[in-house]
Amino acid sequence: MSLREKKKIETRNKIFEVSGRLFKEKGFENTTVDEITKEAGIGKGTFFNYYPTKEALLVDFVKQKEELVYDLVRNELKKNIPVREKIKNVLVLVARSNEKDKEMTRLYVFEYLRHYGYEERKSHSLNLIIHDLLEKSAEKGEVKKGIDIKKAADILTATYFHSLMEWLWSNTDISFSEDISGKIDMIFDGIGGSDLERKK
Amino acid sequence: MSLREKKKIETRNKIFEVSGRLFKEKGFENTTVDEITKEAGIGKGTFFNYYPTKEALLVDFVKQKEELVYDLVRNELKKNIPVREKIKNVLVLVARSNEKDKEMTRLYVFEYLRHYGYEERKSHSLNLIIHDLLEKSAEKGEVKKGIDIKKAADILTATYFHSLMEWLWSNTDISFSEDISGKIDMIFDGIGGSDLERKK
DNA sequence: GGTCTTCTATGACCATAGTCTTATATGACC
DNA sequence: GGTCATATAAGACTATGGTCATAGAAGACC
Repeated sequence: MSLREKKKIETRNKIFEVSGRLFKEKGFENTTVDEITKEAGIGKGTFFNYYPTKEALLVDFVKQKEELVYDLVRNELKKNIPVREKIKNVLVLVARSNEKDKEMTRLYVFEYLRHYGYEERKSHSLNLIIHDLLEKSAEKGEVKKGIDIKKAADILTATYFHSLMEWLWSNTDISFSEDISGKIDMIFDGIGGSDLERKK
Repeated sequence: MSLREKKKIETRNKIFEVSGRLFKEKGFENTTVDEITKEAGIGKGTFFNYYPTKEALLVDFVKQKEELVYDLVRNELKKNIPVREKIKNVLVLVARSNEKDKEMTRLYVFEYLRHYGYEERKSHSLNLIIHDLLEKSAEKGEVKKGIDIKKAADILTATYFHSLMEWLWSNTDISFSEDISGKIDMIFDGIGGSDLERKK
């Protein structure tokens, strides 16, 4: 590795480390780019050579966090259990990981939404995972025949995010992971009454 | 009405009118508060006497739009048809209204999320409407007995918003109102296979 | 080890949202 | 209709994210 490359990595790490500390200490909004660069011992312009905006830092923080969770998720995916349970477990895992750092999650969800779609509209990775699980289990009859898998995956993903947001902005300490679990069951079983009930 | 009150209303209207025109002409981001105040013939400070932030303007625009839709919605609510249809129709109505002005909807959704929960966490009015509909129809057997109505309403609302966002940030011109319609059916019927199917 | 090219760092500079102090217009009261 | 209190207007000023032209460091080539 060339000296140039080494220095680049060093600078990037320094920015990442310093800003992480400052965000924890005083929050994202209350930390200025000036402070970060002063503390990191670099010029202000240098910061923007590494991150196009202050918000772009959040993406890195989340990537770091995601790596940890996805190890657990991959592990869960290997298990031989019904899809419904598997989806539940995966979402609960991710939920738990988010529960660990409410502010960072809030910032990121927000940032994610802001840039949602400016890039090449890859779906959220959770949606992909769920889509995949549903597809594989469709053959086993765990999912209704002839159903539109994409729509089903969307409903599950939507419910996950909605619960996440409900939790993120609530002050009460309701458990996000428990909430999502119950909702998944409802989605599988349906909320409509049977014809039998309706005729009563 | 005193002269003071009259002038206040006049100023507010002027700001509203001018900014609406400028946003349409050049987009929200590309319009500065300076421009708005220059064009409206008021001082910059005055603007902030009426709206705490530039974004606060969006709330007023959406209120205006909502008033139009809610007339239609109220009308729909009176009809004597199955809940499933009613919910579908209401969501499609709101969806259609959003389809009319994609940029404004996008800006507002974003702004709504930013301040989500800073206020007194009243649920989104759509959620309330759906919750209400489900509750009333629970007795008729149109909804499964003993189901958690709040969770059910959440799933429907979540799905609505997810479809909305999917549409908002997509470039393709898929119809948002059609998409949501199909998803509502799935939520009522459930996506899980029957025990019978599973045993095959 | 000198020279030339290219990549990186730098901070003065710019744009713009939002604040704050001061001036002015309005209305209440005599 | 004069005087005082108060609501509102105003715009100079501040804070901060982001740009850009220039200087300097690293590497390539002889």
